Amino acid sequence: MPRSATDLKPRILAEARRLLVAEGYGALSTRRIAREVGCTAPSIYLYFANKDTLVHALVDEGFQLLRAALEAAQTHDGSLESLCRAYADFALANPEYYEVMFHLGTAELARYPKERYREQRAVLDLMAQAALGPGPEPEAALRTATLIWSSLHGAISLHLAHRIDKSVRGPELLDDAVRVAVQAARLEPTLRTE
Amino acid sequence: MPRSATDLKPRILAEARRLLVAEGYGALSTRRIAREVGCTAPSIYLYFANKDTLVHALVDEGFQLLRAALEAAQTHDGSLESLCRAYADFALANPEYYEVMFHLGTAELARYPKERYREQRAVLDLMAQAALGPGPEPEAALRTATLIWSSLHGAISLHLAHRIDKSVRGPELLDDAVRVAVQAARLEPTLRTE
DNA sequence: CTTCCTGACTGAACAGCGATAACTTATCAC
DNA sequence: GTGATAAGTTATCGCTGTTCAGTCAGGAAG
Repeated sequence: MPRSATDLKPRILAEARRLLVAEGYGALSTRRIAREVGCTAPSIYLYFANKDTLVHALVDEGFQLLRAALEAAQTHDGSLESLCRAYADFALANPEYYEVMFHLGTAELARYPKERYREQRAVLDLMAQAALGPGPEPEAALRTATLIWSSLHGAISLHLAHRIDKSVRGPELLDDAVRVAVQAARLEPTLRTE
Repeated sequence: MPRSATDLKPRILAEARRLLVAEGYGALSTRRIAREVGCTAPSIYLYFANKDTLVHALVDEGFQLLRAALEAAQTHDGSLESLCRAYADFALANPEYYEVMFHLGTAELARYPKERYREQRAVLDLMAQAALGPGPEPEAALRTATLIWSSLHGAISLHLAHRIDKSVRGPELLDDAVRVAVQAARLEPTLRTE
């Protein structure tokens, strides 16, 4: 094999993505990726410091996808409700990405560097803008956006983990959660002063 | 050692609980438990079919604790708000239990038998009763309770995973989430018909 | 008192995991 | 040609959950 003609790094990343989407986070092992790509496990460490940084690359991809989905919803119909729907749709359409972004054990999640939460922040900014319009006090906007986000995340989280009673229809719960999130944004000023 | 004087099963469970609370889910390995208890790893399999069933015993303990906390709040002050607060307080006071109950990867969570979600249901019933009073249509009650629960869970979840921007004070977010949950219960009938 | 059985427990092992160190090999610059 | 460099390998470490064959103590039966 010539020096770098194999272009291993993108192939490793692509295979990791494929495995994550096709078989879930549990199937993501360095040895499995290597076998599938056609190299050996240590070769992965030539391009990624450890497994975490490889997973974090996938997390970043997830945030990019989420952001693109929200931006599309924003330009198409800037309402907060459609933004919330886009968020929920992303999670349901890409549950493996959503898992790796939010559903790993707290210890594993904590290893994702805080510095990189700007992607996440950008997502929140879109929420805040849709909820409150452009240019309110940024702190209040962030607080409102976080509240909306947490409301959505709760319903999505329980739904993806199959923790919703089957007599409660999942999609309807998500619809309700979106409505609650929208209401939360309207109520938020009164919540504070009450 | 005499036959069963060691009473290994409760000691294994106690050590698993201790390890979970003291060092988190990541420290829960069969070998570690065995070493700490003073037996060998295979001995664990004499009393638990596999690691899952051992973890599930801890999950059950968590649900029991949560239920006790909610029942205490119910008898003390039956308001929905105080119930929500009790839920949030439980999660913050027992983050390791909460993690094992809700924050493992979806694959691991899915292994918890659905049949056992009755503990979870009992918790929801308490929520529903506080929100709507005794004896409404059970389906609507469950739906409302689930909505409240998901709203709380979202905020708690993000808070425990350190995914809340530090400019948003965690306790305040939880306060807001409780208020949103309470509002959600009031709005729920209008949400449906709107 | 001896034999046998049963049940608790262990030691060794298997396959897989993330990760590292030392080695080989292929390519390039000089 | 020769040496440097970077890519990739083999071998290994310590860890994981789990299994299996074997050991050993205690009670029952003869």
